Amino acid sequence: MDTYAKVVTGLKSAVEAAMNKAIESGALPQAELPDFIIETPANTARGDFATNAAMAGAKAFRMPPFKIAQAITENLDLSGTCCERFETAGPGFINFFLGAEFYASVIREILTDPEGYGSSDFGRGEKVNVEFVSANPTGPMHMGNARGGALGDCLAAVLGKAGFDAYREFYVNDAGNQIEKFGCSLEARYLQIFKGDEVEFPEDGYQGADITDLAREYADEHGDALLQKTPEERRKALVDFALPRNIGRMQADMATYRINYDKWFFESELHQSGKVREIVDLLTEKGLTYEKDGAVWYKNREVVTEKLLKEGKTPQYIENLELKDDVLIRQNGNPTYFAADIAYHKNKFDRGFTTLIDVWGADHHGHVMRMKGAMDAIGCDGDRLNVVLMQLVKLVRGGELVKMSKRTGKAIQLRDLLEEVPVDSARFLFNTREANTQMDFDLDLAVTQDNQNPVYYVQYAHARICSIFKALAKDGIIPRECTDAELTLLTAPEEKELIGHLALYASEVISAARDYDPTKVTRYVTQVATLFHKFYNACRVKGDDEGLMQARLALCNCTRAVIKNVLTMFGITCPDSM
RNA sequence: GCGCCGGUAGCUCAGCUGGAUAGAGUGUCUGACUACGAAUCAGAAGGUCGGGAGUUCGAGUCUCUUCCGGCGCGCCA
Repeated sequence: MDTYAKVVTGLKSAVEAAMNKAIESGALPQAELPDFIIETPANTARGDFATNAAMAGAKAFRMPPFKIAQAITENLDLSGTCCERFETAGPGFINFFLGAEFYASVIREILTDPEGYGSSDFGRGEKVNVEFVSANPTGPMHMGNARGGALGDCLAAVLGKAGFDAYREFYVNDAGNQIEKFGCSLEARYLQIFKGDEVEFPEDGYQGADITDLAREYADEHGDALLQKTPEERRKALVDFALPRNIGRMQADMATYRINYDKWFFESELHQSGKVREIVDLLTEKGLTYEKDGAVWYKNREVVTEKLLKEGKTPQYIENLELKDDVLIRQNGNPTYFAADIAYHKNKFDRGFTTLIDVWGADHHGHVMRMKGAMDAIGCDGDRLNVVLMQLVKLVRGGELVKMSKRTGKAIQLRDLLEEVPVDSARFLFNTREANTQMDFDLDLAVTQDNQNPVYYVQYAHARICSIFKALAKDGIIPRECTDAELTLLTAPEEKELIGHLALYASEVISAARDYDPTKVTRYVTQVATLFHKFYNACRVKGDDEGLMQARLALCNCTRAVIKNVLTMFGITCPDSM
């Protein structure tokens, strides 16, 4: 357990012990102990920690909070909590003030294992599958994929740091309807090359220039041989040519973006191995399918209604949703995306993952409830499937909404972004806004390499620390291990605040992992940089007092370690000089 | 029509299972380098937390209602 967590649990049990003692002595009436929390006050001048125990106990003890606080503090023993004193304030808060041993302890903890610092066993090694981006391979990736990539990858990183066994996965929809559409579109473009524009382009085909380019590339390599083939053979040849290229490009783009998947899972495997059919059979066995209009339907309405009733929703609420059943096998005999998706998620559970996380665009939110319901229906627990919904990204340049790329005149793609914006900047900025909020991505900001850009603000703090060590080394000053007495010289408010924040790292990571929200860690490390800069301006490292100088060097070293720890985890570089 | 997500400083956003005087960044204004990196820091100004009602010791946070914006309600994925 890290130093910070020790203090919190220590204080909690100290307060509980005090309440029990107060009950024994009669200062408090017999009652069950209330639920209360140890928190950090909004205004840290009030104390390093605070508890609401007295207010929370007002009902149970039937006493005014202030009296309860008095009864608690009269019986309070702080030994072993790293806190040296307390006071009561306001309506009944009890505030605690840390002693010097805390700060020394945090510094020792970080320096003992800088790279492992912040790790915890919160996840207990549980296998978690994080599926993200999963872009359609029929075309290039877009801005939403850029956001999903940064969020998903960093979420997996945070989970790993918090003690989960996190696994990154990309689901490739290389089968089904959209592949047929892909084939028809390619075919039309191919035929147009040889027969001109009178060849009709399918109304619902993919209009993008990438399709035309792929058809041309095929024609350049293989000529007009496909003109003699049947449409089926022609489309298959074109898809077999184009799909691997698109997938290869996606893989290359993800690699450029510093995302390394553990697995690229191909939907086609589920169809070939009969797993999709098995799902339909399984649901049929459970009486959850029926035939209508030549198609096989899944009783979504029935399953989801039951699920919502269990969650306490009213029949009226459920009625308003106008739940509908879903097709599993189309009239033409082809399974739907939904059928394959059920098979895919079952496959993930079958591979031993106990928790699944899907990062989806918010436009898929209508799919969430029926997927969870389907998981319940096939005997997997739908609550073990968690969907992080991501709102849309709007590109902004010069305060104006950017819809098209200036260069290509088409919608901006992930690749355009990566050509224009440094990867460090993109990964960081996409992690400054929670998934669930609409986001404006400021291209001007992302490109600027100055103080405006938060990623450089953080990197600058790191480089500045490196520079201090270099400058002092020139004067023959080398950092060494500090004694406890030396570390207790770190008493300036800026020093204490910085150390106090460094101490929060593990709990921030746990909080981010619990909420599936890596953006908390981005804000955390930005705050580390801020507090360091404040410290730097207030406290000179180089000085006449050798002990204090060494203690400050140790603090610099800790700060550098934590910044590097976070940035490395997030796949962002951490230069020694800029 | 129904549902999901959002509405907090001029702008972009935090605010942890309800807690103390609602916070950052940016922008505006004013200061700080002959000292470890000024890509930094200090200070000022800026708010009916979209509106209304309720729950209680206490509401930005919970409930209801209403307005505004985004999205979803396919034999698409």
